Amino acid sequence: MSEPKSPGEHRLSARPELAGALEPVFEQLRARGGRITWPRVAILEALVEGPHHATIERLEARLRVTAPEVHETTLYRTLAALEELGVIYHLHLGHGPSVWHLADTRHEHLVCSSCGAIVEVDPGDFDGLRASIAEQYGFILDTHHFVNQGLCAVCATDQH
Amino acid sequence: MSEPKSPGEHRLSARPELAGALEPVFEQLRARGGRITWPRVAILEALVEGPHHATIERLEARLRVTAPEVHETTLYRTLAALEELGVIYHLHLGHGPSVWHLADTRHEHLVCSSCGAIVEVDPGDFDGLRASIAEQYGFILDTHHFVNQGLCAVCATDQH
DNA sequence: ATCCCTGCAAAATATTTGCACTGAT
DNA sequence: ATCAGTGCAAATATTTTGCAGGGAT
Repeated sequence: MSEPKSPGEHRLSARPELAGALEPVFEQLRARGGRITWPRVAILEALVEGPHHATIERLEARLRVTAPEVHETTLYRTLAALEELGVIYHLHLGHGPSVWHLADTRHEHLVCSSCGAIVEVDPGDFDGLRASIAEQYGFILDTHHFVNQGLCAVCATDQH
Repeated sequence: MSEPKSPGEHRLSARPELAGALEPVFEQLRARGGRITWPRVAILEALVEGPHHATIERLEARLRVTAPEVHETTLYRTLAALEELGVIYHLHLGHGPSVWHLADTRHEHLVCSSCGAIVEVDPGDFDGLRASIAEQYGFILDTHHFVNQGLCAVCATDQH
């Protein structure tokens, strides 16, 4: 092995432009006693590039290209560890597999049950509902984990 | 076998008081060309007795008692077939396994992410949100499939 | 009599765990 | 030097599928 692969040196070499987006994550990770390893860098890269809402499957496919040496098990364990640390989170878009996000890009989701389209909406839209539910039931909605299914504008029009 | 087990004769023998709730389902099933079999009767019985929101696991446990001869495979296939026919439906309460309902008992759900409590709420509470989302995004929310996570009144108080 | 539904076995998927080694700090 | 993180193998859990027989209509 002529090439040392210390993350400290090679970090983000595949996508230097992502360094900006990930640096805060690394800092937070380090601050909490986490270690910056090559697999973690590769996984976080896979998470921030391309469309977010990355499924495990999508991340695996991406890693097969960018870092085939990263084992599937590591992906599961790393996602769980990073979520535990609060730097990423996952949610379920109704049925189907869960999707993963960087924790700094939370938003509300609408999922089209017909075509699968994901519409991101203004969190403020939910304020009224949140207040009403809190008042009537004492239930504090966590709208970040909301998954709202229905028909997107296109599919609604097609079916009317 | 001295005991014939034709569903037509022995239907609901275990829980005759459930006949009323299930008769419309059987009619609908028959009307669509479906057949009333003993496993289906047992599965529907398991579905309507006890708390609804039945998970596959719960149904299996119940069937192990009431109809141990019903194979797990049959449970999956039957649930899928009955959903196809529109007499039952399932939804996902956030993470965890999906739950199954009779189609005639739809309601909105709030799921406590801390203790797992399920709060059923007035569908009218969502009217404002539904209108707002439709207006702004052209997205038709299907509030039956809504899964709303958060903290129930008890857990919210404990954590405050 | 037809063919939908079922049981059984086996396969396919998805996720988790034990263990010893490696490498980030 | 420590111990968190990893690879690998195997175990678990969950759901699906092929096929032949049985029963509801």
